Amino acid sequence: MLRLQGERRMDPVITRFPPSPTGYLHIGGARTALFNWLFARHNRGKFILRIEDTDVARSTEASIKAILDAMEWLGLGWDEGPYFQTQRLGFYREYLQKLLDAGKAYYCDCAPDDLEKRRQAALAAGRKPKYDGLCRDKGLQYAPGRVVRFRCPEMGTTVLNDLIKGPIFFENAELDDLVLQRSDGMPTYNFAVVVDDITMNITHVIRGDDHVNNTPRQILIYQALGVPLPQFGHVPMILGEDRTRMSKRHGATSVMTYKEMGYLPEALINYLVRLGWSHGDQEIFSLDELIEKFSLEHVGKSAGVFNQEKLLWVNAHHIKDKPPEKLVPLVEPFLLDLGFSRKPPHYLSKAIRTLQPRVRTLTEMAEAMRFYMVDDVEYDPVAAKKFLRPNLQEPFQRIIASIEGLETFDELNLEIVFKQVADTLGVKLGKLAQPVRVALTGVTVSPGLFEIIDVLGRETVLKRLRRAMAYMSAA
RNA sequence: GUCCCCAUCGUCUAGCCCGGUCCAGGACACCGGCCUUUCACGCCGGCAACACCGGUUCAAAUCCGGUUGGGGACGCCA
Repeated sequence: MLRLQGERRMDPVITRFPPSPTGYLHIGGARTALFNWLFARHNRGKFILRIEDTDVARSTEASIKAILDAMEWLGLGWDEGPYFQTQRLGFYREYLQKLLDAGKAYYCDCAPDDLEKRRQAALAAGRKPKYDGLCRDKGLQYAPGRVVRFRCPEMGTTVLNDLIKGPIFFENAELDDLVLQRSDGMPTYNFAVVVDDITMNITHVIRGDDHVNNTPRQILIYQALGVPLPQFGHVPMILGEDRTRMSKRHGATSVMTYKEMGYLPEALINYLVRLGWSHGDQEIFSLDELIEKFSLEHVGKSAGVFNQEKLLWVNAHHIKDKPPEKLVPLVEPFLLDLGFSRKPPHYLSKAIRTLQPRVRTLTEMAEAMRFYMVDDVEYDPVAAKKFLRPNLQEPFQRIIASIEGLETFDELNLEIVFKQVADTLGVKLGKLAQPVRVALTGVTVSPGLFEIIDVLGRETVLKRLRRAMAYMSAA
């Protein structure tokens, strides 16, 4: 066995991500997928996508699509698949027969509610609620409605040499005769995973911590089948603020919700990978860097709390890093959502550049772009009252005249013009800047004045300044 | 109840395997300051942790044992 494991290590790495299509792709699943993907990419191996749809009642087409969409958005491409377990029933039947023939599995006709009663009774008596082995030696043959159970060794110890957690020991006596095939002929999770991982030549099973207790059962099945084990690595779970398993009550858990909230996939990935994995003190990683640096050795053992604030910071960072022209198609949908009409990409790109250091999400970006998008800005009442005062008509007139006469309309010359006007008037630039800002944006907070003017263009700027003057005289 | 896992600032973490260089480093958040036409960004500074008890050792965040706390699993779900 040791020798076989040694040989296996030399094989090309093959990992897989096996979601069950019973809902959207959530944050925890995404991180598991990411770790598997990174591990495969880092080792120049293969990453397989497998849909575990043996729970026919709960699996849906919509979920499959939602999961695939999310994987695609994250950029986690797969090399094989998606495979569907419901299309691989032949494999499970074949392996099940091997177990049956070897006497390592048996038919059982215990009724579900009967089983439940016995479980409750065991629990009440302070015992472990495991299958009591009633049908174990009945020698039952196939009959419709009967399940097949695994004959679990009653003695001995099973060792899981976890890549992340180290060796973990389980007493076989703690385990029970789990169901391998349901009464409807479908394989159960624990059996299907093993058969799939064997037949797909999976070398590394990287999955959530919550599967640790399933692993000894699976190892026992591998052993009963006489095949070598893959390597197992159990990554710690992601917890909510209250340190319990993350769920909807902790806020958004669906990957696609983060897309809708204006997060960049590279930011979500960056955040998720750092939640449980580290590379010294580094916080920001590009995808290529992650592929190069990722390793299971630096995955921590303890569960981590999902922190929105930090995600926001990581997202802000990636927004700043991205070339504005690449951001254009990404913010456009958000702009449209707000009801703004389309603008040329070149214009959008310049506008975006001024806001990159000031926003944390694409949603914030779109909202902050309002004054770049509308024809006439709406004045914030408080801002207008404070800054658009009648005594500013004269300065505004001067600014308008200077801008009209400007030969080269750019940031540098604009700054010179404003400083000149301020000097002549004997006031500080700030005295002029805020009113102009309100005139141009309607609010008191915005990117630098000269960048705004540069983006907006002479026509629009003059129009807005004149409109502000009209407002002042009316006040 | 039983089994399994985990335990460094509020949060994510470095350090732990190979004890001394750690009166514990980085990041988020928070609080000051600088920069400045506003707001951000950026920069500088501050607050803040080795869960507890015992053992081993000249020396323990690091090794060992226990306690406590937290999480997970006990399905004809995955």
